[in-house]
Amino acid sequence: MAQRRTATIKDVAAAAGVGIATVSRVFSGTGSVSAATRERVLAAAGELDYRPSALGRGLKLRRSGGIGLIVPDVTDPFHADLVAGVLACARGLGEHVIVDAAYGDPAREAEIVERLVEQRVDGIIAVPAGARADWRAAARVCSSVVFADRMLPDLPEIPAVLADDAGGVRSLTEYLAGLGHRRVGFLGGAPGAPAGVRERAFRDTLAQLGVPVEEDLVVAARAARDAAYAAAAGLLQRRADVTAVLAAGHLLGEAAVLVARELDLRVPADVSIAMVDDVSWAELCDPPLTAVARPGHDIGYRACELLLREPARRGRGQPVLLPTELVVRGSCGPLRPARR
Amino acid sequence: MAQRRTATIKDVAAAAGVGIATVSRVFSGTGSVSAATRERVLAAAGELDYRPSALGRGLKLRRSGGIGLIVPDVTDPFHADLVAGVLACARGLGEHVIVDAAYGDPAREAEIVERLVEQRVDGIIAVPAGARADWRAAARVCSSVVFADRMLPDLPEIPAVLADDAGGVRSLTEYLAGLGHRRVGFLGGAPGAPAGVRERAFRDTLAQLGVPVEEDLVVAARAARDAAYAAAAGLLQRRADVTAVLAAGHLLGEAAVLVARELDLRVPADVSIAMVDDVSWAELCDPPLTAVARPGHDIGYRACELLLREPARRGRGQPVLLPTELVVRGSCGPLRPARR
DNA sequence: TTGAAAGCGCTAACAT
DNA sequence: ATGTTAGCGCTTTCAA
Repeated sequence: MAQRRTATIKDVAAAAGVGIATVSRVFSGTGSVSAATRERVLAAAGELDYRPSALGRGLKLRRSGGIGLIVPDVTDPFHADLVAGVLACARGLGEHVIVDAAYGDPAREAEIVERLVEQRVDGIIAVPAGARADWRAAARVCSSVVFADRMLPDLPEIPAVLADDAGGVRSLTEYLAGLGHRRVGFLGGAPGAPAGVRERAFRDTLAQLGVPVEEDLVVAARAARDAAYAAAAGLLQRRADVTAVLAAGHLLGEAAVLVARELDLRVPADVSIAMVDDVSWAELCDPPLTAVARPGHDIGYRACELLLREPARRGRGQPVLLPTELVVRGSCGPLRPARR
Repeated sequence: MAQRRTATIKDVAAAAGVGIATVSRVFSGTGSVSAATRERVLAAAGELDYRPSALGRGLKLRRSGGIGLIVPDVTDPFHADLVAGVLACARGLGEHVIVDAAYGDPAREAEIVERLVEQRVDGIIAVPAGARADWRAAARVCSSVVFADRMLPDLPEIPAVLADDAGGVRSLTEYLAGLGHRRVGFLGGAPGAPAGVRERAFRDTLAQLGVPVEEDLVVAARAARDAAYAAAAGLLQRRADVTAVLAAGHLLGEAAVLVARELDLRVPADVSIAMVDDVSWAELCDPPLTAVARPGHDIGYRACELLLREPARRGRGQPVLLPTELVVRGSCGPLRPARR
């Protein structure tokens, strides 16, 4: 069978002996068609392998029926969860999802947004890298934008769905302090990064608990394996007296575990380790790592809902905050005499 | 400033005092325009925040400038790598990527394909769940399809980019046998699943080495955590005399590690464990896990290249096979007296 | 170099 | 209930 040009609505109409509007009605579910004609149309369509063109429909309707999703890295387990959540919600609403990764590069992010706008997506969900100027422009040009996991403080008008990071870090800090730890190291995000909430929560909680925070114990690292490792190594070597470390992300937690092992520190006998992000390896570690689970899937799902179903609720009000959960495993123990 | 309707090519033409064809030429890079006119057009466009509509262009050109990507699960680290590879290649070629997850469900997969065809994607890359009938139909209706990571034996006409799984399992098996192991358990994929190559490679290699394979030692599990765990537990409990287990995937490896720990088996003193897929936690394990790395990113990249750049090379010939790499860590040791 | 005009496949009035 | 028609925003001959 020769590979004919793909059939159009016109072909189907001709084959079924009806007008193109009727075919349109059948496929878009709009208007009314008699059962008999519907049958004829469907038959003709089946015969011709007809698939309505989203391009034609989109042009007419001025929307593509798809949304854009920008994450820093699809390879990161947390963001992968988030993507899955968006896909789940979008599928339910009949929208497709154009995914791209910006790797924390604002320029790249801006470029992606540009492309999405050209595609006339119905909206954009983004874990923003953080160039407020670009996003301000994007928000003006694009139908709608929802931030997920992070928000830009300069852009409070853009709705956001976040994990309750402050709460998560607080519970982690309280847990560690409750175990008796006083010198706990904090491995945090790059200085000035939006992850600043985590560090602030750490400091605040400690202060509330009457534990003085030593500047020397809170260190920041770029969101990359090597940087995380360097930060952890720096902290643990510089301050052999820390009895616990709180890693504000799974990359940092990974680094802490690796460094502790390298330094022959027993966990939790010598150092307790806890982290934000309950990724799958936390349970495989030996000992399994205590962590705060952030609902990546839900964040994605909610963000998509907010974008597509509740345009009303968007805009005004505070960001949506989703709860985290402390998962206690074996990596933290009660305070013991300082090592060394 | 009132939120005006988004500007069209006509608006720009009017504002710049030229015909729409000229604006089109400027933005599509086709034809020739004098520098002066180009400037005027660009200025007008900038003024109006004009973004050419991919919908309009797509309709005219009969292609959307995007490709579809179907994976079983974006949350799986290997598939996430694959997605990243596709994104990297697609970005370079100026195409966007519509991603969706089928979760191993052929019906869902078929539905996704349907949607992608309606979107008039320029091609589809899929890690097929495996309903040959659907894919046969899809291949007829869609411009082009490339399989990644897996292929359907019944559809040799669809080009595929795969990891050299047989080679990977062979090197793993040889490594284990070289350590002296004779009773090595094999944790494999569901019976009849495309992952059958792995099991076959295991059997063949053992046979070549003159090691008899005991049917009792090769077990299969669905690709899910619970199934994997059950399979691993079954194997290790039933045959306390196995001295090594080869897990044919990271989910199975995870299960093996967990079960071994549960059973108080020391690794590698009591059992050696090795697996296919060098996911990030392999290094975090204690001891770190020996694994075969499969090039997920490259597979995605190559698949995309094949789809978009080399339509000529498609179709004829064998699937593209990408090499794997054995990463030896500490989870495998020489044979010791049987436990128990 | 530039403009006019004819669609690309579809939906939505508007007729009938 | 069904057909006719006018675009949606763009590219591309074809003339000028």
